Amino acid sequence: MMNTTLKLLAQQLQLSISTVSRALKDHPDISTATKEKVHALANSLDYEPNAYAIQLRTQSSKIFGVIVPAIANLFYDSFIAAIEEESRKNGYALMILQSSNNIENELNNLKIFRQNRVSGVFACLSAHTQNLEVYEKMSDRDIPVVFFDIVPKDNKYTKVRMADERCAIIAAEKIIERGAKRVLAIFGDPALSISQKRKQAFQQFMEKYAAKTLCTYVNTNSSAEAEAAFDKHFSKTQKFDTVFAMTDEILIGVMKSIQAHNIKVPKEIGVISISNGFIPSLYHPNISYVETSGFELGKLAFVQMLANIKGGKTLSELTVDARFIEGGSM
Amino acid sequence: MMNTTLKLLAQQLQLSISTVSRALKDHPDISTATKEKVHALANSLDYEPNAYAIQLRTQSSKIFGVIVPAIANLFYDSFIAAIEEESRKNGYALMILQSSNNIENELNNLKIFRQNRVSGVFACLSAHTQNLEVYEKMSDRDIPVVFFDIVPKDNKYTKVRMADERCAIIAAEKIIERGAKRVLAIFGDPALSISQKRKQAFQQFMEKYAAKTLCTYVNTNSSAEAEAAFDKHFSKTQKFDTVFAMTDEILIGVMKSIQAHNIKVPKEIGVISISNGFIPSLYHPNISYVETSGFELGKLAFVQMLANIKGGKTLSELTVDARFIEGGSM
DNA sequence: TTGATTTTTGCAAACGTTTGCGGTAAATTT
DNA sequence: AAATTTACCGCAAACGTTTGCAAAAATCAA
Repeated sequence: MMNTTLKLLAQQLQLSISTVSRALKDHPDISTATKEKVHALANSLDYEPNAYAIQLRTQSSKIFGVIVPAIANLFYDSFIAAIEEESRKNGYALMILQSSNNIENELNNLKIFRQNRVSGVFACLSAHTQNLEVYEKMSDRDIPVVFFDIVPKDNKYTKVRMADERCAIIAAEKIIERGAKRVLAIFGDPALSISQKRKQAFQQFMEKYAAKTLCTYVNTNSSAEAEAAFDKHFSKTQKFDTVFAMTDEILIGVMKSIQAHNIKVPKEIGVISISNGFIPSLYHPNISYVETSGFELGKLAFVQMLANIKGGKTLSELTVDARFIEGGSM
Repeated sequence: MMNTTLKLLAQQLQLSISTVSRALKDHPDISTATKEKVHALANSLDYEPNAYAIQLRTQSSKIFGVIVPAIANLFYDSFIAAIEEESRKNGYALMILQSSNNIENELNNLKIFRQNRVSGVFACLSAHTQNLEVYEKMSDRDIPVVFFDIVPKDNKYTKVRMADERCAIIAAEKIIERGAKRVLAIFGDPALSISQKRKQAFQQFMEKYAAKTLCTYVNTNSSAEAEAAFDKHFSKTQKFDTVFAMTDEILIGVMKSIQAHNIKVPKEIGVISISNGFIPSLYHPNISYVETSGFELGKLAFVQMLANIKGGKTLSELTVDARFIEGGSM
């Protein structure tokens, strides 16, 4: 079946296309009588404006692009859920592409966004992106970019991220409060700035305020590695009384080992992690964690985007603050 | 900065727009010499074809719409990841909208898809959608719809889903193999056809092949309810030796209770669930489960969509088969 | 009635492509 | 050298909107 167009409506009503167009959007120039006629026919013929024609004519697309390393990820999908919600409220739709942490994909995705003349893009850099030229290309085309989570260092970009250092410090505080003597702290991929930041902040804080506490630092790249690391260190004579997991992935590995050895939490060992809360809620007792909410980050990113679109440039780095959520594992 | 257009290229090269257009797409009518010139300038000026103009002219959009109840969901996000991957390979992009199990949202999303003249829609019905008129409207506009997971009953639609009955039966088989005497089987929202199907298949199979086995059936609507249900039934004098969880959500509740009571799996109780595998892998021992892969379902949905677009109609219900994955919980 | 307003409508260009068709010049054939 | 073919290229319409401007119709004031 043919899509009904303004032209069709105009013909059937013996009106001009412009009159129909204006009538449909309540333009004051049009008399109420014709407005009603037009609306009536439009409804009965299921008229739907052609978004492409509008976008072509108005040169603006009401679509945001989103690049994430992976959709199937607890953190990113809550981020996406947040901006989807906000976007819909504001009349925007989302185009979501995953980079799979692959630079080539990232480039391709951006190309698609450019060709679709998106109104803006939310981008999480893939793990090892160095060359930001392609993002410059977006700015050249007046397409604002809001970076989130994994963001470039340069200050000329608009970025939102978790307060990584704060997260680590809050965790360290709680560990000190607990009176921990021996701590195993497990961090993620050492090449990632997020790992570096969290580790540095954590270590510095511990050294400053709890110098006598023995801390062992480990970097791992997966749940399995984290599990193995915990296993290995736990089997030694020197038992830990507290373990810190920088991410959900790591926490998962740690908890598997804890379950396997039937270690009692928090009696035999205290557990604390950084998370959005889902994984910690799976265990009994719930794991205490420092909250990093993808959802809130999404909300923040969205207001940044809107500001960017409406009021020109807003170059700054905003962070969403962290807070401690008491489970029962400390 | 202005976007460079065919017109601009044409002016600078003293050629007609049509020649430039053809040169850019290797049309045989154009000489190699001009082709090279055109390509060169296009590159240096970062020419990107305007997708809207193309779509307006060609009346086809290279975009698929996706409706899921929630993006932040282990099953749906793996489904999305799958069709995203396939889409990109085939030159399509995805527009993803969530219904939040809200019928009004669902309608709105479909409207957005219609206005954007998407090439097709992947739709998961929101929990209580009854009226499918609006999907008819899509067909009227020659927009194919592939339903997935939660699908309409009517056979005139194209649908892909998990083999729900098979899943339940496989689980039942394994439970019988284990020699279970008393089983607690927990299912989801009784209003959902997926719950009905699984429960019915399970119950029927058990009654037929293991009539002496005592089965208790429960329906719950959340992890917390599942936890409470398990708690309640477990505290009775008659202890279960096996528990079956229809979904991840339910499994999570069950496992919290199991951890809380420090019940030994699989010695004191056997656990089996239906899942895509992520949640079962969080526990020690890994929970044995019947696999329902959102990823595979996505792949299947995509081939259905492509078939629909290329070769006209393909009205049928395809299911992705289930298989048992051995953890250590049985 | 006439002219001046006000209200209501239509014309036509523009957004950036694609594509059928027709045209010119060069190359080939007679 | 004339006739025919081939190789290139441009014209112009079309896709469905929006919108500045002009025009027509209706209303008003005198």
